[in-house]
Amino acid sequence: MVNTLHYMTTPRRPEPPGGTIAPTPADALNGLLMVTSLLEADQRRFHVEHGMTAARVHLLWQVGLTGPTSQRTIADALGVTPRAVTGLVDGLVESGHVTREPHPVDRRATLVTLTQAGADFVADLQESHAGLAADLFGDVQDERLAAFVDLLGETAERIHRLMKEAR
Amino acid sequence: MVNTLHYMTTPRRPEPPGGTIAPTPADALNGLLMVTSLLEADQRRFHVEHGMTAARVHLLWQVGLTGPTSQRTIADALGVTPRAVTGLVDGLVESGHVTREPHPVDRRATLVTLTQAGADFVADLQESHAGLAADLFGDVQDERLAAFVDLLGETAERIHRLMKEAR
DNA sequence: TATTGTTATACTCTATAACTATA
DNA sequence: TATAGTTATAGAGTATAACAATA
Repeated sequence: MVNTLHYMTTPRRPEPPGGTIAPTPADALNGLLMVTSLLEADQRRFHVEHGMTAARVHLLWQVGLTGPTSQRTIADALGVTPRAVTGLVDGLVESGHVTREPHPVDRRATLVTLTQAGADFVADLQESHAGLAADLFGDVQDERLAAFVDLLGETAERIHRLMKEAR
Repeated sequence: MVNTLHYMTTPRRPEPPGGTIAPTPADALNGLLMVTSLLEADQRRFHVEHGMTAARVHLLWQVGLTGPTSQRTIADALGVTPRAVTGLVDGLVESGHVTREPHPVDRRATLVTLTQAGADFVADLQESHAGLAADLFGDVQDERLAAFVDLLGETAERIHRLMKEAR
């Protein structure tokens, strides 16, 4: 059975007096969870600063990727119920980040559409995402970075496989 | 300014016909976010299966680490208000995972204490955490794993520094 | 005075179920 | 019949503010 908890980070063992010790699998998972936890904390700070919530930013990001989108499609993309999308869109309409436009051919549907403010916000988001990547990994040697990305990719595949087996 | 969003994972660029291309900093951040996202999905599934919520499991994990603990201390450890802890403990008392015991010297305080069921749950948690680490990284070569852990550690330090500078 | 934990109140996100308007 | 989006209702987590008991 697969499972993890991001706060399950346990302290790194101390370095022994004479040199380093080989890291264990637990050290790797803990390192991953530690970085994750820090990224999450930073993300929360960003949301508070911008008077936003994670769910609303997620929706804006999605609509930024796909363009004007029906609420049903957004619900599927975000993995929540259509009812939840109604609430998120209500909030974002009120804050001026999106509008509800009529669907050109299906009169049941509405197309959630970014306003200029919404588009500006998404652009800021994309820019700072790129900036963070550069800050964190911009001066890491090509070979080290390649090895890192490779192992991350393998890890993602393993998690995928474990989750499939558990199902 | 630092910020990230876990769903901000963008698709990996396709491999060129003749060999591989060097990964960019964005690839590294996206890989990290992809793994994080998968770990989170797995975590949600675990919680649902066990009729638990993330916040309550976090509290149990914390009390498992520190032993019987006052709600005030738990609030600080979890980064929430004392009021929020009252609600979490209420739920965990009802589900039989913890009890509220009187503090031996401070009659204002209560000590949140694991029941046998609570202790069993935490033990399961620790076990599956170790199992996941083994599943994901158990057969990765020592040198690869060491390089991975090193870069994760450096990344954590960088995020720390960036967050400090932003404050 | 300060601290611990509570009640009171409110907001966000989420879910299920029933309903309306369309397809 | 099926689908898009809504209203109705409910539960979890979080927060601030006011309050009681205790330090």
